[in-house]
Amino acid sequence: MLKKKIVFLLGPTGIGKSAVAISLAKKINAQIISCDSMQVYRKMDILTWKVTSGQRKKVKHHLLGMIDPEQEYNVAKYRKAALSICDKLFSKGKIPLFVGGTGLYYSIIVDGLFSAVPQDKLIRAKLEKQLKLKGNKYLYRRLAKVDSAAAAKIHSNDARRIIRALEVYLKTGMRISQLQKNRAGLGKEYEVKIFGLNSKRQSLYDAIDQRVDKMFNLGLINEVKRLVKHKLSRTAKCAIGIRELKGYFAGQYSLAEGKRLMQRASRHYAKRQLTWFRKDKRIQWVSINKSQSPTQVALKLWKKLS
RNA sequence: GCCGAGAUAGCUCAGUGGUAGAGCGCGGCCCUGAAAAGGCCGGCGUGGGGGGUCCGAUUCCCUCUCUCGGCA
Repeated sequence: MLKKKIVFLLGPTGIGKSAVAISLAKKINAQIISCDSMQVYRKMDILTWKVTSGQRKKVKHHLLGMIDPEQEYNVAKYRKAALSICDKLFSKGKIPLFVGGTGLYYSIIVDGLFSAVPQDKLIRAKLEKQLKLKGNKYLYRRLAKVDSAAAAKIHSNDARRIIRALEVYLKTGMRISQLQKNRAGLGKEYEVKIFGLNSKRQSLYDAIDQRVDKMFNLGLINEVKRLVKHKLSRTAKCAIGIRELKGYFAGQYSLAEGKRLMQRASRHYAKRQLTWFRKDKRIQWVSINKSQSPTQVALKLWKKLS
């Protein structure tokens, strides 16, 4: 029996995944599933540098712009949606091609998510309050008492992870460090191919800076102005550019400074993405440079697939 | 040409008679329901060149070079 094939195309922001993906998808009869925590949002097209409608006509894209920016989104929602699309594609004989740079979303698809313990608003609110009142060391000590293994893994300043670990314990009585061992990934019935795109650090950074410039030329300011009129969810407002432009709108600094901050944040983000992907030895890296067209890169990947 | 100020980490600068720090940048790392988020770690740098004083100078003195401001 032929294994079902799933392909991933990963890499830092600005490396040029999208165009390569479209070209590759056409060659292998695939549809694209976005693997990006911010492109799921509507009204953030320039800001998150989504593929254009023209590009979407060439190859069908999934999980792009289907959530209102007032809504929260998270890994669990993503996983559910993505896997269901995968099934649909398989039934139509199409290959799912995951494309994106959100490392956590990628790993949650490939390696699975531990048994469902959704967030609990009440418990969270209590913990957040304690955090404010007594500080992160206090919460950390609390965690260490109930789940020393988790505490050993989490830094005492990493309030977010401390709260999550405590939340899981308070809600279920079980330790997150135990639960995390139990995850089911894609398993053996699939043939999984994972590609990563990368280039010289400096050319990546140059590309990122230029892309931010282009965003401004395309009307980023107006898009974000319209966007911030909504009450953005705490996840949506994390998109790079919102915080930076809000400071400009508020008159705290110049437009040039806002742009500079955005470029810097994007570079830092790319660096963190690379750290995440680098440790994953399943990724087959393909290094690219400006002289190669997306089609040429896609051809390279295609050869590695067969 | 004269007067004044300065020359210290990639950048902006602080400080000290006992061989140097900060912020930012940059690099490395962590990551399971906020992940474009959040967290952690990393600074030997001919202290502009040369000379002098001193047990010892980046720190004081002299001189040269350069930069900036003012006057001509």
